[in-house]
Amino acid sequence: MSLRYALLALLDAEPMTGYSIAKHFDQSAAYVWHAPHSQIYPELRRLEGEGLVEGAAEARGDRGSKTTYFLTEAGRAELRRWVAEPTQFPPVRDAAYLKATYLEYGDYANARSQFRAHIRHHEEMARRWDAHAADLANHETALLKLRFKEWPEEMHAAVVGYKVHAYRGLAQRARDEVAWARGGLELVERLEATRYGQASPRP
Amino acid sequence: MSLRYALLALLDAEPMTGYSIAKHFDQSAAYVWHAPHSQIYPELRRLEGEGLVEGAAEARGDRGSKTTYFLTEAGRAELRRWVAEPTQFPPVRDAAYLKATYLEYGDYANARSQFRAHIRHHEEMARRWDAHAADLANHETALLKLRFKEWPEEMHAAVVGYKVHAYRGLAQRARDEVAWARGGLELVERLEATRYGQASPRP
DNA sequence: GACTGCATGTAACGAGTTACATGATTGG
DNA sequence: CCAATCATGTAACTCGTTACATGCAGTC
Repeated sequence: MSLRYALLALLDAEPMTGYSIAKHFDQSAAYVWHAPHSQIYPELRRLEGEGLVEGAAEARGDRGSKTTYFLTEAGRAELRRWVAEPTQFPPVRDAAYLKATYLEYGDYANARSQFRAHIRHHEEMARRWDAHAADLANHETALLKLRFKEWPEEMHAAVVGYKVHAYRGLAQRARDEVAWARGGLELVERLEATRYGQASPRP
Repeated sequence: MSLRYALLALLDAEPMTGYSIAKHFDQSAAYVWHAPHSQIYPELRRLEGEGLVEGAAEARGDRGSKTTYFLTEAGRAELRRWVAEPTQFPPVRDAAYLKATYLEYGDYANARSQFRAHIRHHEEMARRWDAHAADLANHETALLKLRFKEWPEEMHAAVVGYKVHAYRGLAQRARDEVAWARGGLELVERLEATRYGQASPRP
């Protein structure tokens, strides 16, 4: 149910086509939410049906067309309602930790390679989130500049502050994942050092 | 696609009915994966169809029945295959961070209450995971004792070690979330201190 | 003329949520 | 006998993934 709010919040910065929204979501660093275009186009039409956004269609060639969506006053109100609403915390469902719990079903080499993949992935994530947080802090992102125009000056510190805090948090979270996986590598080391034999298969 | 492996791994410790699997998943601390019974029963039947588990049906009254499922050799092989397979990292989709990014749409009181709810939730999570990690480390969980019977003694350190590492990691992750939300409260404090006026609404 | 990027869609499927529904067993 | 717990299911729905599909615009 968060996709719609991600869309509304994006469109409040700048009216956009479904295509460019999809691009923002794809270059994952720039956004806390991911969605493929096959989800975005229908949702935009739904939002339009509810009067939360409005689409301005423009012809493109003979049959083609592109629609730039912008937020309506009702859409802005819906955004405020959502921000004020308590957030639901989804139940935990983490494939990497689930597997980490059962690494005894593989050998030490596999455990190592799982933790190394974890490190690689989250180092890359941390790099991206950090870069984005820095861009925001330096007021270097195009979207942020557009947002500033929509807000009175005394609110600019909050507009950027909340975003920087969120993206730094994501970067930190990724670094914590890296630290955890490094701990996993050390664990494998210890287990292997005290071995009676190589990770024996089940009897 | 991870639900099936959570089921297989549970059943390797102890043959169970769908009902007791659901209970394990519900008392979320004890498990890294959550699923309602409406998902579990059909999946067990699917797994049985694929020969990965086998169900022993037992009569319960005239019409009732209960089925205890246990892992087959093929199921154990599938579990090993999954553990050896590279893990996919899902794209980021975090409702709490999405909202944290847009707290300027609400007032400072709301921002505080959002961060406080975040703290409450993750403190509770940390408490549960820590408790479970401690129980595992002390070999005090019933399931772990059953698992030990299935593994040669030189593997026991690994069986418990991986699990403790995973649950401690989850506890640490929850504490990191708490720290992030506390940082959020400080941010609100700073923003409010430098205010020209209360969080002004949009022009 | 071919390739890349812009732009939009559908359809099938799998995963997860919520609600509804039924009945058995155990213990007070 | 009543409540709690054990036990199993279905149905409708939403959300998300993957693949297929089409066409325009600019440029090398």
